[in-house]
Amino acid sequence: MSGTTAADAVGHDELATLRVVALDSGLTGEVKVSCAGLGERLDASSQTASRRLQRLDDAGLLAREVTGDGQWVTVTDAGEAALRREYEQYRRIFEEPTSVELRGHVTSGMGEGRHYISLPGYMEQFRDRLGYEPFPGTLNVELAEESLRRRAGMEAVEAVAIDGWQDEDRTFGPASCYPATLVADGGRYETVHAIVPERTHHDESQLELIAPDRLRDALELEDDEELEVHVGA
Amino acid sequence: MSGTTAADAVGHDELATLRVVALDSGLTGEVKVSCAGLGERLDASSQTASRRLQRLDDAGLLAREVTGDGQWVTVTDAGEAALRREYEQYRRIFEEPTSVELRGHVTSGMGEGRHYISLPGYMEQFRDRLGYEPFPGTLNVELAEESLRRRAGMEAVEAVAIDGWQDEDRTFGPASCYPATLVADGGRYETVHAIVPERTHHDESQLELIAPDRLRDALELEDDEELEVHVGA
DNA sequence: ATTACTAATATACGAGTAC
DNA sequence: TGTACTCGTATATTAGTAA
Repeated sequence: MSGTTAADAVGHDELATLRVVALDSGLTGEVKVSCAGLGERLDASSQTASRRLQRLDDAGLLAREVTGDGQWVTVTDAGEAALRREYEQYRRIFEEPTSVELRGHVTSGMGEGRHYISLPGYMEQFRDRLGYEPFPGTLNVELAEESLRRRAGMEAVEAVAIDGWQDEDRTFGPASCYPATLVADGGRYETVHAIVPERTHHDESQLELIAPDRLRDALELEDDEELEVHVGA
Repeated sequence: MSGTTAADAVGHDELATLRVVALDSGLTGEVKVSCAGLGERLDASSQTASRRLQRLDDAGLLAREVTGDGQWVTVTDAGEAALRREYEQYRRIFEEPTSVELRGHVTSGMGEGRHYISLPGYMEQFRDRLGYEPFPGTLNVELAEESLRRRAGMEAVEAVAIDGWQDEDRTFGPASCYPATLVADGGRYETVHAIVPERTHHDESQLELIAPDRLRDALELEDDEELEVHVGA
């Protein structure tokens, strides 16, 4: 699996507690809870509810303000990311598997995307919407000829939208992140996204991949190595 | 909360185990797993993986065939239902507040729901949770065929829960009330709720509507008149 | 009313082992 | 290899209590 973020520090019981909070407060709002009430919904004692909230707090998945007669809690960005990771798993189970199988080979160009990926305006969205913080660089895949046509099928795959933004100097365009699985000789890597800039005229023959780890290392990839990219799977 | 099905008998750790199995086998297929491999994916020992599979099996959420060199497992219908319950919660957290547009026509059957609606155990809850005291009868809508499939999308709509209760003679089950708008030739009626019994096997092709007024009068409805029901709007 | 501590008890875990 | 026992130990839970 990989991915040792703060979310792994809490167990499934804590995550279920966070989910109940999110159901009540939404992802951005705050809600007043009492340990007794929360415990009842969780089928546990108020002490257990209290402890779970503390652990969620310690792990940074939840922010609390304890008052005399209860506490206001909000789900943090890290908490939202943790929940989204779970959500994406369930989606993979229940959603129609509209997947597009593409073939190609590793090509150079680890450099160009790197700069953009690591910009905070993008990185924040990756963390919140993809559920992980990508390695600051892209793996570029040069698509085989027969895959160029199939590439159009990617539009049927549900993508995660990344919004455009701007700083003082310039604007940065929006993009779409298509969930994908990368298959190489060295093994499979499940949590990959193909990132496609929305507006700019990019090279249709290349696919840029991001992932929690440096894919070249994780799969021991060599230059020009043949790959399969299962977009939407 | 209640809902004491077999699924509640297992903890969140077991459900997470079931999820991993579903990710590999799909909802219908079977997959060969080893406790050692499963334990690694779950960040636990093989003994723990073994115990979790046993408990899932005991709870009827998973079917196993243990062979000499591993075991084939499949997610049962009850297991799928348990996972779907989780999934629906995540959808409510992450999905946009959806509305489902259903079409159908007025049908008779004003009678059956009438008795239940007017029972004080329900009527009190309607007053408190829906904000009005419904006319003591339901408008039954026979759904058009294309709307039958869309009906499943209603589960993503946030409903008002009506608790079950009992008197000396019998028990009355819980139900869900989905906020809806009714559109007919005679006009629109905004404050409608589609009431769906929770447990009992009810007719999926019919939708029972309650509202502060008698809908037949308020919208001057005729038998078999075509209607639109916007659930969640 | 709350939250959260302490301490007794129940449960879960994993090493070792049998088959 | 595999599953699934037993059993000593670690962790989680909850009643009681303090603030």
